[in-house]
Amino acid sequence: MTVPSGRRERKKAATRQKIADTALRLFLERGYDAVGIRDVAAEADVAVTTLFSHFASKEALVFEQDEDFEHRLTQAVTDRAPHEPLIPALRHEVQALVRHCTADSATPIWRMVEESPALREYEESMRLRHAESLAAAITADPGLPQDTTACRAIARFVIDAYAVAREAADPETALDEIFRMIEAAWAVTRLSGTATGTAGP
Amino acid sequence: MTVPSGRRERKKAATRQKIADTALRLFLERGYDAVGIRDVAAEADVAVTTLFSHFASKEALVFEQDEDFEHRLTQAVTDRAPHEPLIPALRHEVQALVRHCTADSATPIWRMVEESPALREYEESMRLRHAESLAAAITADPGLPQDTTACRAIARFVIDAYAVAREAADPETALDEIFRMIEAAWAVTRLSGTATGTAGP
DNA sequence: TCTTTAAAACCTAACCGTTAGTGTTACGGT
DNA sequence: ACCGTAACACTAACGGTTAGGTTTTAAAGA
Repeated sequence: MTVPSGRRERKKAATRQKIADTALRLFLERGYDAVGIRDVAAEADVAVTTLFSHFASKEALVFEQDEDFEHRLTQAVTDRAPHEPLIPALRHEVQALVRHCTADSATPIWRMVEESPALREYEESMRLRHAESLAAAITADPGLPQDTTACRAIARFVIDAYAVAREAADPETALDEIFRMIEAAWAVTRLSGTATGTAGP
Repeated sequence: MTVPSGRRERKKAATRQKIADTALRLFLERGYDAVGIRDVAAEADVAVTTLFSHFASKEALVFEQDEDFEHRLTQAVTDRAPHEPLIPALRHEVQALVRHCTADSATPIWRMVEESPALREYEESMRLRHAESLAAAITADPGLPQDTTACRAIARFVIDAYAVAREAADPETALDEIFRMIEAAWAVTRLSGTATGTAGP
């Protein structure tokens, strides 16, 4: 049982952070492919098995904040005020994420990602997970009459918006445009399923 | 010059096909993870290096027709009659692909894919490639006034349609619904240059 | 026909991410 | 003070993938 409150947790977190920091530093210094897992472990002064008990794969070392993204997205759905419309809430959150990723401090990392097929692939599978979590959150919202298919589609569209905008020359404008498209796509799902007038806006 | 007319091409294709057939058979018999590359090579009676000169990875053995899909999608854009609208042409092609993948003969393969994280990840990165090819084809169409961002977004939406519909309980109906959403999303991109207000209901 | 060229296939041996198996340490609860 | 267990360590291996260099074989020119 026991809330493991204390030193153990702190030490574990410190170890994890040290591994992540060391890895990122080495990757940026020498290139992702030129640095082996054994190098990272040695430099962070931990065993290889310890490294893998904190991170599921070499690529996961780069996308350390993965789960934050996921939580923020689903919370944008679940934590919004009653009757607050879905799409603008998502737009707001995605905009924050895009801003975070296009900040100057992040550009070396994204350049590294673009240059490594393994990292690009990993990022894509990450986004699939995010889309699925988001779809689950949207589907679970009792205030939305849409069916599962529409929710799953919209969830993917939102993740696409993030991906496309992040790579666009002008991310803010691109995001605006794509969310206009998403808004239109979402609107038509209201009309099709039920002839029942769920009263207008 | 070289029109390497004949035998060499045929033999190469035969070798490739033999490897692919053997691999698929072994995977279905014993399970994807339980079969090693060395097993496939031995059973197909080729060297491991030969196998990798035909297929870039173990996962590629399963998605042998990858490139056909890609060509058919881009051709659906480039080969359509003048003034034929884009979205219905894409809908038609995606519907054919979905039918192909949900055929009874294909179900064991997709079950295998669903059970293997490596295969799911590979499929996702495949779809990213398809979306990028499709985006390039759409952007290059001189008859379409839309900007690059809208084209890239729509390309991803179309690939999403395929992915979501394939997994839906009723793929045909799901595809109809998602393409209604895509049609709406595409329609609003035409308006943005001139007017900012959204049309009434 | 004979020779030349180069693609295709071969073999060996390794590289590197990842995991299993098996201790060892030290924190936290009792 | 003592026990259970979470965190970490070490070795050795497994499996996909690649580098190196050699042999076969189809295709084209002499």
